[in-house]
Amino acid sequence: MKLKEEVNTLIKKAFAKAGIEAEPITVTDATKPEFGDFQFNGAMALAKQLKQNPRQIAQTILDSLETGGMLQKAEIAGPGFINLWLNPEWIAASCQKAEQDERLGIGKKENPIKAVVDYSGPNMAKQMHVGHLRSTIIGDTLANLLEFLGDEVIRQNHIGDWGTQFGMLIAYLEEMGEEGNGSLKDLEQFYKDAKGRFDADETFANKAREYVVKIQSGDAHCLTLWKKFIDISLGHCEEVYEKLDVNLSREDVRAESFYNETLVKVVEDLDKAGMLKESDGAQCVFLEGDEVPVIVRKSDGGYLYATTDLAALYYRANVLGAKRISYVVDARQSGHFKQVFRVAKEAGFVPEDVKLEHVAFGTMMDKSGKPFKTRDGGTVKLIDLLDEAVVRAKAAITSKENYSEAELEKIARIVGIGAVKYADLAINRESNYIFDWDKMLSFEGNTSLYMQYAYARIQSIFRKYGKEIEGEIVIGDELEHKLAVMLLRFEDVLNKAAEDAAPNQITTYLYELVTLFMRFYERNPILKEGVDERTRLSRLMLADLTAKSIKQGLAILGIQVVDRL
RNA sequence: GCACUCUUAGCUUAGCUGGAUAGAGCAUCGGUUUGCGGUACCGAAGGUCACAGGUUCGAAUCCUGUAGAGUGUACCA
Repeated sequence: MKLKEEVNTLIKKAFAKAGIEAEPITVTDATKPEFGDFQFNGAMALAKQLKQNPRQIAQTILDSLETGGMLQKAEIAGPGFINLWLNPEWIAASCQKAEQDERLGIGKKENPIKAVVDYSGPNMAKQMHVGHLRSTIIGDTLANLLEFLGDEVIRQNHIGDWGTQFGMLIAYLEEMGEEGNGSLKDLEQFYKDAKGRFDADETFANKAREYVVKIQSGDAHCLTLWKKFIDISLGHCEEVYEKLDVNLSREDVRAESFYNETLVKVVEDLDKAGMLKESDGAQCVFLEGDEVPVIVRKSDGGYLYATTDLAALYYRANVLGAKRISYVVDARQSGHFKQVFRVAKEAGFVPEDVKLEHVAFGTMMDKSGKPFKTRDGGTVKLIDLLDEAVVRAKAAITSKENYSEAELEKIARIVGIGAVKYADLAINRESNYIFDWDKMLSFEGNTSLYMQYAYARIQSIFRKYGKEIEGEIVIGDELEHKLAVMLLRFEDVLNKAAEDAAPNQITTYLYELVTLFMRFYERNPILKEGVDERTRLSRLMLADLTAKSIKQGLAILGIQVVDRL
């Protein structure tokens, strides 16, 4: 339910009825419990415009306000705040509906759009490392979220499969023969070995250079080697995606090489648009106000990533028909994207109404605030990190339940991977992220385990109850009121999170929701003796809607839940 | 040099379409239970929202400047 919008509609109607002409000012969540559920602060802003005192304006609005069964009361406070209380019966009925609905009462967009989300983008010449983690899970969350809200999401994994290093790599692959398959398991090592050969052996180096040219000119033998290399390397990535529980498949891969043939046209079109200028032998676009140009063709005739990105933008906007194109890439590339987006718009590669956004995120740091590295200063392989998460999760869930080794492994996997994802998604993506095992595997605070624990605890109530939950929700006290309103806010939160591409808004919401539930549950017993059946069922249903909301929220974050832990 | 980003409690942070006393968690101190999963809940203490101006009835939030940190800065991606 779009709760805020519904409340807003009431205010808008009141404006119309009172004959106030002003741009709509929206209600906000009440800042304090004693101020009700929502507050409208617009009267103060209107005071100057209407040349009236704000309390009087508030009174006028109030006089015209029709509650529509939704509001219980509205009061003026302070200099002209209007505090709004939702009607408990209306809340109860709305929650009832949500509880019985598969989508928890959350609607699908009326005007869905095609949205491209570009994320993960590993380099085929290297192993996936922690640097790819944030892009992969933030991007996946955004894609899940938009999809859930009804947009047609096109996931794009823009893998790096082109460049001079591949000449060296396939030359080495060829030299290794059948053995190559095995050694490709450790790409990092493979790369090092190939580089070693390249530096030590002139003949090999020449062959490597020759192979670069041959791939580019479409030599069959070299292309076969190259394809084999990409295939194996991509397989490693898929192993990571599988472990990470991320929705990226081979169909989502649209590699750099995919745009090769269109690069010439990009440059031609820029030339036609009169945007091209030669500088030191390179073809450049000089944007007004920018010191450094966007180079689209090197002096040696080669193309750059800006060219590929322009080709990709063209493809996504015109062939795929996307109206929103989101790049989930490290914040350090913000300058690059700002330029490329500008060029694409000015050259008409992308229509004006297409939203281009760089969903930037900060660097992953270790506990001491330095960039995340292994003890000897190397990059941490993502697959190792994920395996460690599962091992650590196992140690954290010393459960009273008697699990078989297989069950424990399964739960540890969900919990461990979930913890890694949640901790990352829970902070504002633009700030640097401090990676801390102890914090992420703690049961306290805004953590994945606190959510998992709450969910499992609710499931335990249901197991104990053992019957169908069919009753009527009745709002019994202040806490139930707060919990129910929080449950109804879910759609608002998801929409805002989608608009801002901000997963942490979802985690913040879930945390508030669970905290409220815990307080509610602490004070309002469900299965204890002395609770009448009617109240019991109402509370069970609130618990059920809470659990479903947790599950749905986590699902959007790409995290599964477990019934016991 | 120039550009962009950041600076909120000891630590990690939320809040940024301007609103009423800036929210949390960790750590610290104290409390709750014959406990529906206590890996929970309640409370205390802890803040010149980097600093200085400005706009406004009202600023953590918008603007300008200063300081500190980070990042980017012509043929890598």
